[in-house]
Amino acid sequence: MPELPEVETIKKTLKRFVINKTIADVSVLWPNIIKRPDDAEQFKHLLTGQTIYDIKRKGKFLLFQLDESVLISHLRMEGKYSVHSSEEPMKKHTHVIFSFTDGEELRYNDVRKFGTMHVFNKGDEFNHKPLNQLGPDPFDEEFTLDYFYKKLKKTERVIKAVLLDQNIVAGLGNIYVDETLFRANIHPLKKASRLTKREVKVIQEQAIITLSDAVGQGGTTIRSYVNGQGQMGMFQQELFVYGQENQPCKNCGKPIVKMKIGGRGTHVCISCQKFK
DNA sequence: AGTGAAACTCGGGCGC
DNA sequence: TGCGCCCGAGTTTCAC
Repeated sequence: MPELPEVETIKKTLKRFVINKTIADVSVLWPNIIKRPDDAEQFKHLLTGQTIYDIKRKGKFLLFQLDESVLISHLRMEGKYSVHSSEEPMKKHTHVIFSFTDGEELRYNDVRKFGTMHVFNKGDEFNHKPLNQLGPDPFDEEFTLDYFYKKLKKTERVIKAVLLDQNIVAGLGNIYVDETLFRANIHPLKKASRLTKREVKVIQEQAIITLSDAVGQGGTTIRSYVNGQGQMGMFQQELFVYGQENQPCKNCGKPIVKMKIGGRGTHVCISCQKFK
């Protein structure tokens, strides 16, 4: 389940392999992945001949910077990229193949087929979905305490739901929201508008620290998730609550409880994380 | 307009 | 072994 740290790790890994490669051909084996342009054939024609000169990240999105276009890719739960020689046999669940002029291939593999790809003319990508409504990255300068506090003040939602909202802050998913709230000693069901400025500051700081730590560890490996080189992240060793149901809290020893909040599995130490 | 719930994209994994 | 149901990220749609 790639969230910001995993996507950042994939970006770094991929950059080593695909920068300055020119797309000679594109095969779309599962057209529903392609959301823009409408038609997979157009997608192929649009990208063929262009060179990838950079890869950026915004929230959980990868942005492949091409000569004339930007390819925006979201991995959702299980999307993966890998680079192969064209000789190598295709793995199961490979849905999109970018063949380069040098005989290498960038392959997109996705068991659940939930991932998405959009192509825009360069510069136009922030005027349309899926990027136009996206909030700042936690690492962005715009993610100030004032901005965050104002956003939290004017919503009636619980803090867990707000942190998952990519329009407020982009990049946190289920794992890092649970970890951030544990580290901040805040209960996920607490109403966002009832948090003090001091509590909001702690959440903001812990979100940034948690994500930076995870980036440093190459992300979290849950089930079969691996980065673009087939390597696993190591951050799962530092998880306090996510996936720790019934395990003793590393702070107080009481068992971690799993509950459902906003339809999402939520891990919490009900002793350490307070409503009040 | 804001919110929460449900639908939607799917196949693996589970229970029976 | 096999069938059917549940799960899940995040966006979209719908109802209130």
